[in-house]
Amino acid sequence: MPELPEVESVRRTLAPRLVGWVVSQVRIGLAKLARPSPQALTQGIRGQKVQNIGRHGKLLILELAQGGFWTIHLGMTGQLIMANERPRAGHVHITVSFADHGPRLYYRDLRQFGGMTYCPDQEALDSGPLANMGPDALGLERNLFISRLAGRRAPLKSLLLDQRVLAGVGNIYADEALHRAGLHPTSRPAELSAKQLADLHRHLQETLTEALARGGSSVRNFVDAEGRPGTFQHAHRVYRRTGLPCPACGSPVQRIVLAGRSTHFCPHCQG
DNA sequence: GAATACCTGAGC
DNA sequence: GCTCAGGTATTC
Repeated sequence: MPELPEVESVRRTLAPRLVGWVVSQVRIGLAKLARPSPQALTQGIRGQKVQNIGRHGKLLILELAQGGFWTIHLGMTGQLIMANERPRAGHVHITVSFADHGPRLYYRDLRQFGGMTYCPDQEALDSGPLANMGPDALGLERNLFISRLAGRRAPLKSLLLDQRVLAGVGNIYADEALHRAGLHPTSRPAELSAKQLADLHRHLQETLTEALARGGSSVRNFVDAEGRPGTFQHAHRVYRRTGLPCPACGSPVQRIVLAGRSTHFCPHCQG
């Protein structure tokens, strides 16, 4: 489900509780969600203190006191819930308990596209979960953003979705940022001006920041680690608004398929 | 690039 | 029944 603002919302609700806690038990109900293997994950994190919780793109990175890393990717439908009791809803695949603390960390994932990885050191992190990942989209410096897109001939939206170009943007925020910037999703950076790319940079930052301030978008079932949904879905201008009026000009929002993903845009504002 | 695969469900 | 769904990896 989650793109950068949603993952960051989870990180912010998780960190105040988990940092300093020591993993005491790991229960894995679905082996494929634990990498490199259920045994390696369990042995890697059990007995370890969570030193810090970071994020790169859509990836949560829990730094362990002994130098290893425990990464969590929520895929399309992953949820991390801190609670005293197992959530009633189904699809809880991993449960992590902590020494001297009642609340447990429950990993739910209906579609099973996410999962956890244990990396024993920085090298394993860089060559594993972070391999090929571009710079984090949030706060990405303008000139770096422009240089990563400038001259490219692929459709602009495809590049925004490509985590190798920049990390964290998914289908919602690609569509929303392009609308705000007045750029057509199939436009090609090679044919855009530096000013247009600079505008896109500004609008992308504003979109991500506003979404984060509202706790992310809950299109279907996103909740943070406290179980709270976000509210930014109410501020969406084009995403999943096919046929509804563009908030800027009133033209009906159009839907096409690009890079295999639903793509929503205003044919007038983004013409 | 597109197509396909991985999964389960919601909505029509 | 069918299409679609916030992600990503793999294969032409």
